[in-house]
Amino acid sequence: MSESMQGLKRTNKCTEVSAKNIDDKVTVMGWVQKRRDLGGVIFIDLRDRTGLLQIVFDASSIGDEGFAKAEKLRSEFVIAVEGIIESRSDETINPNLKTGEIEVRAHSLRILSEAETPPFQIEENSNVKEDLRLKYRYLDLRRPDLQRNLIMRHKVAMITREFLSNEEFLEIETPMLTKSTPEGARDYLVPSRVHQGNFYALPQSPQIFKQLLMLSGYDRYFQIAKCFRDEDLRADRQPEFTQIDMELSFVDQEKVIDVNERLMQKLFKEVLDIDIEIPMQRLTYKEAMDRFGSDKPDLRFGIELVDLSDIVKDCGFKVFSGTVASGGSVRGINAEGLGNLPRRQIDALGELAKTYGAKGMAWIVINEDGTYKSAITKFLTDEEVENMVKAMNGKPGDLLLFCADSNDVVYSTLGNLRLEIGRRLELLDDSVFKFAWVTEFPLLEWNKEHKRYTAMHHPFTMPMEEDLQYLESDPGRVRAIAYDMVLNGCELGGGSIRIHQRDIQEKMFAALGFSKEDAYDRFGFLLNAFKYGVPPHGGLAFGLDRIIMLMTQSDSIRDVIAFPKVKDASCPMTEAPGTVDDKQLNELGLKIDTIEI
RNA sequence: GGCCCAGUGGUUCAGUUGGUUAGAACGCCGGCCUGUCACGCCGGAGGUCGAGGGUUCGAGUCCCUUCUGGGUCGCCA
Repeated sequence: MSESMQGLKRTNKCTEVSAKNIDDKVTVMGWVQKRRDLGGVIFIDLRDRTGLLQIVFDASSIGDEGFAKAEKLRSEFVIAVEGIIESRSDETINPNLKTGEIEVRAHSLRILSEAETPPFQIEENSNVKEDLRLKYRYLDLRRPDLQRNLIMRHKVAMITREFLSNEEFLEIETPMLTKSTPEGARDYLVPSRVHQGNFYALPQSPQIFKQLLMLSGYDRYFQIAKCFRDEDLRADRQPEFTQIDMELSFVDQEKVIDVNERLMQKLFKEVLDIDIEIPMQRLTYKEAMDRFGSDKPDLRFGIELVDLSDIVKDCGFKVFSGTVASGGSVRGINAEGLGNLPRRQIDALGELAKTYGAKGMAWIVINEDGTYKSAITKFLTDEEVENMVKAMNGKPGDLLLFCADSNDVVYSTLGNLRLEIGRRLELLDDSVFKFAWVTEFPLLEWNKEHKRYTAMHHPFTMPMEEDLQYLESDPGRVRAIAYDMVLNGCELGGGSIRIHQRDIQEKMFAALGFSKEDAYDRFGFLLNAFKYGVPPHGGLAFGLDRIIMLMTQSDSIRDVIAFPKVKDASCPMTEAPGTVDDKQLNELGLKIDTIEI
């Protein structure tokens, strides 16, 4: 039995009434959160997106027929109630409820929609398994924590628009159906019906279009843009995600950093009432790697890496000296106070190290009496051990961990061990926000698979002027005018100053191993456009989902996206992706041929 | 693609060394109850222990395969 709401007008949302409204006649509508049927009187907690409001049903005010209807109410029924706001007597005030001092005495009730018992209870801090939550996402989204997350997301988007608009940015949309650019992540492809055998690609980012907008003279552009990457998912990675994307003309790195520091400061102040100090801390890429083993360092705690290569380069322990001799390094971190960690736990850290490519993990426990427990000290002189301990500021009760390998393995191993130690020591407080910029990224990185250099950021990133001389002779040495904003070990966003000179762009393509024909084939429209007057320009893009994830202290990006995908990029609710019928395939000129991979 | 973790009424979990009829809480259904707000009291329904195979006199428990979900490495300009 569902009734119409004809003749009724919602006068108030559930928590938009207070003691000021006592004796007001109101009409409220929402979902039944909870029913407490005491026999002669029935209490209902009515829920809408603002919160809860208690409704009282009593035959003396609603009549026998209305009361009988109220007895039928169950969880998640959608109802409309006309009634009078009354104050509660002192002993019946509920201090846990925003509206706990008042209630609505119902004079009429309409059941607008009945509901089956939901597969899980709609409540805050639910620990229902995520696959079930995602199958019934529309019910999951009724939970107050998810509603808060999405409301915060809305606020962030609105403040961003307001701020950037005040800074004279223009919001301009760029195409979703665009051209595949094989550099970088895999594209999502969309077949063309009109041009059989041809495909659009969904954008990985609006990169090229925003650069063209600069060339067209729009000066400052932004967009809250959907982006798509057909790569495997993670807790902070979805195949479709949202960027706050921007580009500015006639600016240098300092200007881009300044605008974005102020944007972030405003967002955290207005949304969370947290003061962010600016200018933010800055680290060069090299410093970040040397100190934290990561280009997105978590600065909420210390435990920095220490380079021990000089101390051990001539030692008798071949694993150490040999690594240094072959161009690698030996570094360590001090897990302060973890000297009492059981051997099994230390071995587990060693296993963790192996997942990052390390061949092993050496360690020294400094006992409370100052002696050492270790499997490697017997290969080292007392002086070498003392020097290592001293360099790492080792104290009784500490656990020193070492990794010897090529620099990239050492960085990623110790960087991740450092995070694990931070977790174990409970140093990762999600209510603390430590921002930093990481600058001077390498322009290029060696791709083992393709046996050539690839752009670390993208092929339009400007090299640092003092490194331009190495672009041909020693490309790996060239640093880029590129910058990432990092928050608590998470890359919030990144950008760069772009190349606007043709000669430098051509050298860049040469360093990437593209012939002129290759370059024109892939980016011809951009290169052609650049013949017609390009302003110096640069920009940045934030991952909006990640910003919200950190602001809401969520563990997963899925908790800040209304309808996210699961690990295999499918949607448990819609069951996308799905097959299509032959007629659709025929129109597109496509035939399915399943290939064993 | 590799590795790790989880899967037991609707939900969250317990289930000992392999041993009788698989338990609890919440939820659900029915009854009673006029001030509850974790309402209370009484009664009840609800399980192919993710699926398949194996070992065994006997499997929720051990083994193999597989499915689902999560984390992670590779990957993500």
